Amino acid sequence: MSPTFVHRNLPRLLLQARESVMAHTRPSLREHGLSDQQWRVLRVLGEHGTIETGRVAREAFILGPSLTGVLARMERDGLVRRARDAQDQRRSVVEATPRGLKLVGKLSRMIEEHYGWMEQSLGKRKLAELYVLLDDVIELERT
Amino acid sequence: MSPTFVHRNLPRLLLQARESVMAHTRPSLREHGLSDQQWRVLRVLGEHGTIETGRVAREAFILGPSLTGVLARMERDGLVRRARDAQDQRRSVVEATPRGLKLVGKLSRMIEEHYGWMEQSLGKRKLAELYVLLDDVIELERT
DNA sequence: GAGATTCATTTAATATATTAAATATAATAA
DNA sequence: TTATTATATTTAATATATTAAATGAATCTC
Repeated sequence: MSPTFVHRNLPRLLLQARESVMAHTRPSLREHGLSDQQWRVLRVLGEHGTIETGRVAREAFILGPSLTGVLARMERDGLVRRARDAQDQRRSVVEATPRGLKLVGKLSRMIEEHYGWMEQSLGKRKLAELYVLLDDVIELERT
Repeated sequence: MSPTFVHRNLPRLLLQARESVMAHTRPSLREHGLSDQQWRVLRVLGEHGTIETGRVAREAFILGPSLTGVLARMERDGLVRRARDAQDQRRSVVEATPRGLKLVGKLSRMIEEHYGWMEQSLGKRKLAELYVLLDDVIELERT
């Protein structure tokens, strides 16, 4: 007979774990005037160069209406440039400005160091296991 | 020689996993007119009865200034009642109304079923492992 | 090729998050 | 006791989340 399984409020645990991880990197983002969302967007732009905003939304996990405002403020702050897609006028594309790219580089190195620290303090094995389990949970949605 | 370790954007994975889990329960919350935050608050009140708002903030993982608004709207909607703490006039206490408590009961049962479903589709072992790993990650913050 | 339909993004309205500053009360020190 | 300091909550200002509706452009159908 299996023992009673204790549920732990999984959404809250996931939220707490996320906060715990970001607690180490967030101060650096703020020092450079970036919100969490702005950093996610910038990181996507650093990986892809010029890219459709729809794709940015999916990869940065930001809903369309939120992204509209985020990009507007980033453009205001000289981090990105927007333009209509020439082929499909419904779409719009974004790219990071030189200043934005410089920030991506600097902060990416900082984040890498943070992963190194996590590997050490948590252990590579546990980190790898966590990745797998999270993938499994994410897969559940498609069930 | 260990192979190069591939980092996976842990904060994003945790966010995605959370969304994946909540995707199943959120519709029910919305049907009853509850936001995610309101549900977290209600759940805490269901567990503790009358309780200080500061403690609600900690347990529901909501910052003070946000909680002020959340509780105001919940009071407006007849889900909770607020009052000043008699001993310490700085503090304030909250409790769920009968209507709020009824909602907690109904939705708690729904959530329990959801955990049952997760145990089945993901497996009890994996779920238990995930809890442990998340606890470890959360512990990192205190390092 | 005009009209219906689909698709990408934005606007609008309300709720929540975030950070700093203000307020009010309690506890403490001089 | 009075001034100081600490604590709990709220207000304020700005950013983001959420849902529905609107806009504008492409595609499809007849």
